[in-house]
Amino acid sequence: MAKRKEKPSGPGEQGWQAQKSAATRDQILSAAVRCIVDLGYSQTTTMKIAERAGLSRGATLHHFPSKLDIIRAAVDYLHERRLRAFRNSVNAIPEGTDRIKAATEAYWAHATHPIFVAFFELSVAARTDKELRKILKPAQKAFDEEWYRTAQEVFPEWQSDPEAFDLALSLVQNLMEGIAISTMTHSRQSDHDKLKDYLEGQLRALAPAEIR
Amino acid sequence: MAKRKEKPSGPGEQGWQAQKSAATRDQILSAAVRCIVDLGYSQTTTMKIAERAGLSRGATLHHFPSKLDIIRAAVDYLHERRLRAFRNSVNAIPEGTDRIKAATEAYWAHATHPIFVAFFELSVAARTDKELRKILKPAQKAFDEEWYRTAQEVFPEWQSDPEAFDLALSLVQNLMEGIAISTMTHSRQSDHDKLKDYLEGQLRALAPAEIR
DNA sequence: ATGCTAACAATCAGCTTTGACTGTTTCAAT
DNA sequence: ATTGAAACAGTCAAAGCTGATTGTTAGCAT
Repeated sequence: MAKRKEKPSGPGEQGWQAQKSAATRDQILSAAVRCIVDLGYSQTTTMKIAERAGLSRGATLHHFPSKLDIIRAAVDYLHERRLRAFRNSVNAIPEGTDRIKAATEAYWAHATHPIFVAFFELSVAARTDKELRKILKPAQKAFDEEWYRTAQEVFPEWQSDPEAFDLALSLVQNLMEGIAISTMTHSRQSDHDKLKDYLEGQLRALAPAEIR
Repeated sequence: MAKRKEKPSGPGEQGWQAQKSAATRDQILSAAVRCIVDLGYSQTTTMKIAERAGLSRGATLHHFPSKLDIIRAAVDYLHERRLRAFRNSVNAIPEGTDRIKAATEAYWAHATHPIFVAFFELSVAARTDKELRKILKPAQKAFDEEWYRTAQEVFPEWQSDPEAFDLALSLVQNLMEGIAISTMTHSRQSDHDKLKDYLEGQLRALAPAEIR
């Protein structure tokens, strides 16, 4: 993957020095996320990131002068992908389908995705880390708003009963994330399918009749 | 619980060297828990524990030869108190009261208690720390079993419908903990009371008629 | 071609944490 | 009263991490 001699200086493109730089940045951020997911935030060091990115530590420090700069960029990186993945899974819902089922499955897919694990790990670390919290907060807020907006788009009829809608949203969010977290940390992998089915039923009860 | 010298020289009492030792151990463990709660697991160092316990670091290392030994003991310490607090809050339910309301409130109190925060912090750290996981697992399992057993005692009639009972328990556990965690990490302190009220209603629907 | 700058490599100094080691005091058994 | 052991205090070397600095190579504009 790491080519040395390349001379594409093609017409419409950008100098490949810049291209390479961007690619390296991505490698670094991807490595950082992998570190966070499988080592935890506190064990994520610039050395381990560099190692996983296949670079020297000096190189990563060149692109991101400090560790927090890597984290800052990694949060953006994660945020972007999380939003995109969420959007995609929602857009993938066909017209005539059971939207409630599709939506709950979409959120479950989201909550069990490595991206969520990374965000979760960061959130927990941020509880006792002021700097990190400052970095993380905007992304969290933006995602919450986006997910609320998306849900409104998917269920326009539901806006007739905003109380029930809000309740349904926080129910989904808190229960799903609760299950996902307990699966991650506790290995308490009991009857989650039953719970999810139950949740789906409850949402149907909260939704207006038109939705089913 | 963990006595060093079993030499009851005096009739009813124990040499106060041993007593002092036990007191110091408790100071250390209490300090460790405070560290975990407000610094996070990774920032909890033997130095900071010693400082908060009002001891020299050498002293704490005398009682617990390594950091993991402190953690090991702290987990027992926490587990004991968590069980006791839970038992107490359940035993405090008077005869004629609304048991469902009381039980949900008991679990909510538990999930917002610093002891739960400490356990949570440890659980998250254990996700990426094999040693810690090995230490934590038994306590987690024991608490789960105890909480299940306690719920059975509080709702004996509910055993007629074990499916609904199990569903109700995991619903309470996952939703409550999900809310508690999101409150801790996300500062997303939205309409949790509404959610809790809703949960209570759903539990009533799951419970057999005799319970209400 | 020739400087200039970006992309990397590599080393260094400073800090923190950990566990080991070495004292000093105080209790308790004889 | 003496002696052994336990409860502490204090210091130290080793290891890991971070950020800074210096050195080297390779694109790119003039």
